[in-house]
Amino acid sequence: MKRKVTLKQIAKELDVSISTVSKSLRNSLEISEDTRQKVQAFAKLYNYKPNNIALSLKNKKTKTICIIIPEIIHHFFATVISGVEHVANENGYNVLVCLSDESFDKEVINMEMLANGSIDGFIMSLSKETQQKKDFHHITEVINQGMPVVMFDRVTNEILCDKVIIDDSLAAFNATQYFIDKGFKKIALISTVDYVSVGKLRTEGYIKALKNSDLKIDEDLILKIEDTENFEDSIANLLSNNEIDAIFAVNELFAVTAIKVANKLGKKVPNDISVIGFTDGIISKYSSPSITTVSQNGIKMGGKAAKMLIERLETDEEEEEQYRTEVIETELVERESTH
Amino acid sequence: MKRKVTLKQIAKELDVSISTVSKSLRNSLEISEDTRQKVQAFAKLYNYKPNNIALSLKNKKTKTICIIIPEIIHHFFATVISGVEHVANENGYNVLVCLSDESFDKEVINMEMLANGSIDGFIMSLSKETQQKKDFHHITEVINQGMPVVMFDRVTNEILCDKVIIDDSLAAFNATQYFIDKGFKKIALISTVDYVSVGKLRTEGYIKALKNSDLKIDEDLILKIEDTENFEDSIANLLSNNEIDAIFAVNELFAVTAIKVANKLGKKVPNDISVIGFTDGIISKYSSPSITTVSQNGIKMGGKAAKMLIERLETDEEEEEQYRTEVIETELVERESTH
DNA sequence: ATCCGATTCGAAAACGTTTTCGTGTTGAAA
DNA sequence: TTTCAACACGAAAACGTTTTCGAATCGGAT
Repeated sequence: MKRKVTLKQIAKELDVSISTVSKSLRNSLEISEDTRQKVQAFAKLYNYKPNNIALSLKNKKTKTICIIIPEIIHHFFATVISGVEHVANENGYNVLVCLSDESFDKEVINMEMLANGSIDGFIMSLSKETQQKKDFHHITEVINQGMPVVMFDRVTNEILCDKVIIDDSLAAFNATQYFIDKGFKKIALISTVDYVSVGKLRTEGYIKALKNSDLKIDEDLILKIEDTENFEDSIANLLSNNEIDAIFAVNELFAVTAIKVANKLGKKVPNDISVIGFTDGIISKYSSPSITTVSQNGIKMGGKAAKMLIERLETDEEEEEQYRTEVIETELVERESTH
Repeated sequence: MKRKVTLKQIAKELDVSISTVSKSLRNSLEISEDTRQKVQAFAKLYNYKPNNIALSLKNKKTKTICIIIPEIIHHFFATVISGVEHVANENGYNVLVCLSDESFDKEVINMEMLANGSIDGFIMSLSKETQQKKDFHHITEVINQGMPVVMFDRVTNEILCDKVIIDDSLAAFNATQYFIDKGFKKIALISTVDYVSVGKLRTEGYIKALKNSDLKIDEDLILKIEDTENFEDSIANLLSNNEIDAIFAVNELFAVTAIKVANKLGKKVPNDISVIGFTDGIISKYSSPSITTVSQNGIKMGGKAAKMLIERLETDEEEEEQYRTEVIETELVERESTH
C-alpha cells in the first residue's frame, strides 16, 4: 500500500526545494528545462496528484456545491439532482447531496454544518416543515456570510436570492383549462395543504381557470391532503360523493391513486373520468393507463440552478447583479388518462 | 455581509494568542476560567465555527464519503443513496454523489479526481461499460492507496473489498420456482445481456430453477435485451411467438413494459399471463395491475454499505480484518400481476 | 578585473486548525 | 531567601499547496 506522494516527498527525493517542484509541475519558466523534466518524470512515476483539501484551504474555494432536498426517493428531485450533477461536472464542481427529510431541524443542521468552508454554495428546495414554520433564518445567515444560495421549486418570497421555478399557477391553470375546453363540468382538484407553496399555487391556478370560465368553485370538489393522512380513503370519499368527470391532481401519487380508487369504484379512466397529474415522472409514464401530466422538467431545472449558482460563484463578487428568478416552462403531456 | 471569523481574528481582538483561543474553545484546563469565558463569549457573539477544510487538512479526514452510481434517475439507486445518507449522517459524515452515466471514463475520472484527499472512502456500483470492459484498475489503484471501497449490487470478483449484494441467483430461482409451484409451464425470462452482472446472475437462477424441476430450457422463451435496444418491439416479438403463461423480468421496466405489450396483444395480466418483476420500486407499486416483484431493499443495502465503509474508516487500519460480503435478503412481494 | 542582466532556485508566508513543548509568573514550602 | 510545583499562556510545527521575493550563480560586456 503506497500512500499518496506529496510535494515535500518529491522535493526530498530529488534534493530540490518544494517551490521548485511546485513550479516545475506547473511548467513555470523560472525553472530550467532540465529540472522541470526530471521533476515531471518523477511525479508521473509516483502518480502525483495535488491534494485537493490543501488547495481548497489555500484558494478558499472547494469546487463543491451542496444540494439540499426534502427527499431523494422522489423522482422529481432525483431528476433535479441529475441536472445539477451534469452541469456541475462540466464546470469542474462536485455535488454534495443532503436530505432534509422534510424536517426543519435537519435543514438547519445541514446548512450550518457546511457553511464553514466545506462548500462554495447551496442549491435547495425547502422542506415542508420549514415552509410551515416560515423560519428562514438559517438561509439568511448563510447568504449574509457571502455564500450564494439558489432555491428551486419550493421557494419563498421572504428570501432574496436566485431562484428557479415553474409557473405552478399557470401550469395548473392550463391543465384545468384543458378540461374546460373539453367540456368537463365537474372538475375535481386533489391538492396538498396550503403551506406547501407549490400546492397552494397550483390550487390558485385551478381556481383562476374555473373563475375565468365563469364556473362555480365547488368546495366539495376540492380535496387538500395533509401529509400524514391516508389519502386513499380521502380520495375514495371525494370520488364517491360526486359526479366528477375530471380530476386534476397536483402530483403523480395523487393522480395514480385517484385512478386506482376510481377503478375500485367501478369508474373507468379515461372513459368515465379523465385525470391529469403533475410532474412527469415514472409513474405517469408507466402506469396503465399512462397519465396525462404537466411535465416539470427536473433536469432542466437542476441544470439551470447549477448554472446560476456557478455563475455567481465565478463572477467578481462585487458585480452583484440583481437576483434573478428563472421560470422553466411546463408542458402538458397527453397520455391515456384523458381523451 | 460579515465574513466568517477565524481563530486568528478572535485572538487579535482579545489580545491573546491563537493557541489560547483554540484551547479555550475546546475547554482545555490549561486556560484560566476567566479567559476561557471571555473567549467563548466572544466566539459565540461572532458565531465562530471552525473551518472544516482546515480541520480536514490537519486530521487527514474529511468526514465525507462518495457514492458513485450509474444513474440517479432510477428508483433503486435513489433508495440506496437514501440509505447511505442516513447512516452517514448519523455518524457525522457527508455524502458526495457522483454519476458515472454508465460510462467507464466518467467512473475513472470521478475516482481519480476524488482520491486525492477530498473524501475518505467510496461506495460504488459498477457502470455497465466498466463491467463490459472488465477494467478495474482505477478501483485497484484507489484501494492500494489505502482508501477503502465498498461495492454494492453491481460488483465484481476481480476486486477484493467489502461488498453488499443480494443473492440475485437465489432470488431469481425463488421467483421462477414460484411460477413452477403454481403450475406454469411456459415461463419466459426477460433479462439483460450477460455482461451486466446482476442480469447474468438472475438468468442463472431462472435456469437453475427450471432444471431443478426438470423443465426444459427453451431459448425462445429467453429474451436478453441490449441497452440501446427499443425493447418494446423485442418483447412484443417474444410474446407473440409463444404460448407464454408467465414472465419473469429482471427489472421493473421490463416487467411493466411486458404487461403493456401483453395488453396490446389482447392478453390480460394476470388472467392470461402472470408477471414477476425485480426491484420493488414505484412502478411496481403504482402501476395497474400492481406488479409482484422481488423486493430489493435499497435503503437497507445503502445503509449496510455505509456502515461497512464507516467501520473500516474508524477502526485502526492495522486490524485489517478480512473483507466481508454482506447479502441482503430479498423477498417476493405478491401483488396483482400474479395469482 | 569589474559590473550587470539573465537564469535558476530556495525561503517563507499564507490558508485555519490543533497540539506539543516551552516559558514566565505566582505562591508556598524549606 | 531559595526552590519547586502549579498555573496560565505563547511559539511553533504540522497538514499540502501556491506564490512572492530575495539570492546565488554564471556568462558576457566593459
